[in-house]
Amino acid sequence: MTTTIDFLSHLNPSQRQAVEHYCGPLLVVAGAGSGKTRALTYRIANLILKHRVDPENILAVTFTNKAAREMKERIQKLFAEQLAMKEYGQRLDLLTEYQQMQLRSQVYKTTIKNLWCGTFHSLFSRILRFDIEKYADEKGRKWNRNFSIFDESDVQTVIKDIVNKQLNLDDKKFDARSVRYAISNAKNQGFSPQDLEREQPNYRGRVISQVYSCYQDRLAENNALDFDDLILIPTRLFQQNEQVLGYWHRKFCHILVDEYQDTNRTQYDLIRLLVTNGEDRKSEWEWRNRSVFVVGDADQSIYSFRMADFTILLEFQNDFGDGLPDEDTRSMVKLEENYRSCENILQAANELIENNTQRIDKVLKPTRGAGEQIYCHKADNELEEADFVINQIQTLKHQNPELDWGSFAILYRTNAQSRPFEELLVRNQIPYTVVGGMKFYDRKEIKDVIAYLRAIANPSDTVSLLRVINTPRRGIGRTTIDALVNASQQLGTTLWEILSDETSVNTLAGRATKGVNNFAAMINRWQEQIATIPVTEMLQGILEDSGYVQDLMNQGTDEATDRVQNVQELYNAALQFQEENEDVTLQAFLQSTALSSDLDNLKEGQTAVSLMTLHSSKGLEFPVVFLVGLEQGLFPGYRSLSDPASLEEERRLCYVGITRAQERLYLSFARERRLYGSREPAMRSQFLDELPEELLAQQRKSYQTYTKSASATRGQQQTKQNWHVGDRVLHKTFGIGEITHVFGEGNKVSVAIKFSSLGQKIVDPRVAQLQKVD
DNA sequence: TGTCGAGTACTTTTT
DNA sequence: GTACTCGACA
Repeated sequence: MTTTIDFLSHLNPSQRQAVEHYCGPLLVVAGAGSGKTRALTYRIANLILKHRVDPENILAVTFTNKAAREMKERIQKLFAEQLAMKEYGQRLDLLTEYQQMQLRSQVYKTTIKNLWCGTFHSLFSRILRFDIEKYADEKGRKWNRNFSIFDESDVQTVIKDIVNKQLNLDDKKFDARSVRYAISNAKNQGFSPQDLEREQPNYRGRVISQVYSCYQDRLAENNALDFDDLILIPTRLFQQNEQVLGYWHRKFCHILVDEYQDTNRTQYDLIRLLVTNGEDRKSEWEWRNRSVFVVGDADQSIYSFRMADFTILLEFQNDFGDGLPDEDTRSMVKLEENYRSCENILQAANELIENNTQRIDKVLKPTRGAGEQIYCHKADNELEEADFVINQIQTLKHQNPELDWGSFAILYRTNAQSRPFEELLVRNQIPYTVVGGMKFYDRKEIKDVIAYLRAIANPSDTVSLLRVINTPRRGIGRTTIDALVNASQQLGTTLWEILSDETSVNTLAGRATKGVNNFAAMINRWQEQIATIPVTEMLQGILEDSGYVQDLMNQGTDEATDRVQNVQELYNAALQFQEENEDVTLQAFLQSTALSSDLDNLKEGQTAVSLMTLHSSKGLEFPVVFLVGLEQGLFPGYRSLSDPASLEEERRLCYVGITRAQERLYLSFARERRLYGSREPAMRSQFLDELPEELLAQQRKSYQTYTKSASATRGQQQTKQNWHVGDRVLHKTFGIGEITHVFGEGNKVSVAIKFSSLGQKIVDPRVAQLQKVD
């Protein structure tokens, strides 16, 4: 047996310390591009190879499925390489394709398959499928292992219904969005409805707590959980049941958490429970054969809107570590050497983030050359901005044959910004992919088909049943549905219990009786086969049986054809799922669809320009990055301008964007942008001014001067500042506007300014403290 | 029961 | 400017 673990030799001392860490706590502060994923994967490999840790005893938590998949792939490759040396005395890539495949599949079976590596949501949803039946909440609500996972739109539907119909609240004051947000926040802090009421005893707090409680009732009735429950319920279960906690605590000896700065309170509680077995006294913790290893970078914390709390990372040293100062500590290591970006880019990133107050001091140290200057482009409007970017891409690609389309990324603050870029990419026939926006699983037809499967897997899932009971049309209308739902509510049973009882249907359904009974019989037929036939077969069967695809084909429109193709795509996804997974039950498939995101489809080495939000770009890297829309109010966003904490988060977001670039970085902003159909003037982002000037190659472009109206020409005067029609000015209280008229002259001058939101106002420039802006 | 039109809200970011 | 929702009408 080869015991030389040669893969350790490529590491720098800090990386090596991280990778060789065996037991006890360790915080790895990993700057962007410092080999974080490498540290994680190598450490796992080292645990297994050198310390003989059973993969089953390792829990590795990531924030995206993509990160999890990548990690598993890299570990698999490492092991295959080891095995190649051992069995053939040769490098893996020198073996035949068949031998390589053999080794990989062997590694998969013995190691990768047994690793618990995934997102918080997928791992704990898996744990819940073991243990949720042992849980009851404070009101005695219970769930079973076939639970559905409600997505955001399911949740919205339920909450709307509670607000409008059940509690008859004023939906202006309690709109579903903000109520949903409040409930989610509560859950992410570990609050029950009662806790929430105690925390916010005012009217609004009390009402929201009431909605929250009704919402939990609905979830329980549907045997469903939302995203937040997948974290909160395991936490509660671990708190209330020592045996359950003890089991998982003993199992997961080595816990690794990636992107630790993005954990929220509940996720932290969960990790802490598993590490400490619920024991609060630090002296009682047993580190002999266990560890907690977290990797993160407070400067890349960009999810506080989702209740992520990077102070959790800052507190790791006191929570788990030795709490010693940086020079002496054994429980923290910093990875500061950056292997990704050229020096200019790193310097820009470092200087920008220096403007933040809340952080661990850390600089990215360059290991590559200075590289190209950063280029900043000032565009007339969003169309010209797109024009510049696409032009630049074509030029660069032409001049640098080593670049392919996949080398370019266009990053923006909001999804809505993608459109002008897409239009130009299409017009120039450049291949591209947009990450985010409309997710595959959010499409109507996909949600319909998934709803069939959910109703079969979990008959209590009334939301799904109602979605498909008349899709395609079976002549089951509003009246019938209302009668059935009403009856189930009166009896305190699920809708399915009514539907599946012919006698009840016969009395309630009137003209639609036959349709309802056929529908119920069909669902029932598939339920009976749930354990015996594979997911693909069930999917195929239900698509035919329900007439769903036939209905689409009958419509014959382009849109319908598109939808049929998407349904086919879902079938392919199921097929792939079956090939790649151990657990191929319908429940497992539904879980994977509920927790998958668009980002997961972004394939490595794909030759298309990538368009995505800055949030989606975290963890990725590209030779050439365009960071667009750098305007006050857009990036940093409007809401953060008045709030220092969220302004710092925007700055971190900018930092993330900059550090995605390997060789070239382009920044751009527009002086005017179209938003909701109207043109809005814009001002360059403050972040641009925080970057070192000497690194920026700024383009100076002359713009056509506005044609001056008669009144403007007349109004030239010799005061300190001259005002012209067309000037864009910043008003202390009204913000940015454009001068439309200049009245009078000399000391009696006054100007009319058009503000985008406030309309036109006439002000005295000497009083109003106007400032010209670019 | 289904279709069509007017009216409204929307743009933060995602598992 | 668009996409979605809701109500009136056939």
